[in-house]
Amino acid sequence: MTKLVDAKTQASWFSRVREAHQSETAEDYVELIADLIAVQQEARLSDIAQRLGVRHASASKVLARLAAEGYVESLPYRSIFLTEKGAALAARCKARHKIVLEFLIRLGVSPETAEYDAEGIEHHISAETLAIFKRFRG
Amino acid sequence: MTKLVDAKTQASWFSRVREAHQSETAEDYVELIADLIAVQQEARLSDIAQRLGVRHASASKVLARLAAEGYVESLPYRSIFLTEKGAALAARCKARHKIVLEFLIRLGVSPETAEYDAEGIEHHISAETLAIFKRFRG
DNA sequence: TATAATTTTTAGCCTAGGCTAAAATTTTAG
DNA sequence: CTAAAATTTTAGCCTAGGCTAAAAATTATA
Ligand SMILES: [Mn+2]
Ligand SMILES: [Mn+2]
Ligand SMILES: [Mn+2]
Ligand SMILES: [Mn+2]
Repeated sequence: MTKLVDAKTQASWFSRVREAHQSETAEDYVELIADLIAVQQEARLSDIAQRLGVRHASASKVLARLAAEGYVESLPYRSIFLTEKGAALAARCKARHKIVLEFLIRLGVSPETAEYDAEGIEHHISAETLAIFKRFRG
Repeated sequence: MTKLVDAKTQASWFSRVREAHQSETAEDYVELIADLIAVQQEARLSDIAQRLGVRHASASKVLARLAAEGYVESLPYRSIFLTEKGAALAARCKARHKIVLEFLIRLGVSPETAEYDAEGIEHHISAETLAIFKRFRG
């Protein structure tokens, strides 16, 4: 290492990562809720929590925030629904997740490992990189 | 979507992402400190904070944690040094960061975008995927 | 239908990492 | 050498998202 990049430029990289982390929970929740509704006809808190690997009290608190922010709706003690806003986000995230996962597999990563990596990577992929991932063939 | 993966399996993906996020701050700090020492002979709190895009008070608090965890050392009001443990982590992270960045550029991502994406992606790349990134040619 | 089991909510606690404001210390200039 | 400027530390506040424990509501069973 002989020279450092401009400080503001470098700061903008880290800032973008922090922004991505702020959206990440909402993204993972709505994507999961959409899948649960698609397959099981409903998204119950207990299933959401179990699949996220957190306690139901934690999931309940996050869902309260997502409801306040207009991503989900529910009646007390009933299952969770996506708003239009939530469904749109879920669709985008699901498409992005699939592109990242399939890219890794085409690259030669084992499907098991690809699942682990994709779950984190998906939130840090720019539109430019995503387009390249999408096009990529072996 | 017609079927969901096993719940425990899916939960393990999310758990791994949460684990990665717990190490992320330490990784970015030690890598940056190593670079500052390499280029400017010392890592000052004000430079660290500026390059991370956070206030110096925030960086100071994080550095106190990293010192408690044995990654860095410093005397009050003096510059920051890496312990052996911190330097080893920095070296690993720097190598990984470079592999991810250069992979993205070889893939065809513009260097500017690649910098943004690499800063987040690097923390979510398994050893298996990293090895594949390293080997990849155009 | 009453009771037991399950599910969801709520309360309260914790840590990480943002922030501002102000105090303490070091460094620079006059 | 002293006063001003810059840097670092500290205090106190905030939000997100983990946790446990317990209360409340729903659902299943006897
Ligand atoms: Mn994810
Ligand atoms: Mn990073
Ligand atoms: Mn890095
Ligand atoms: Mn991340």
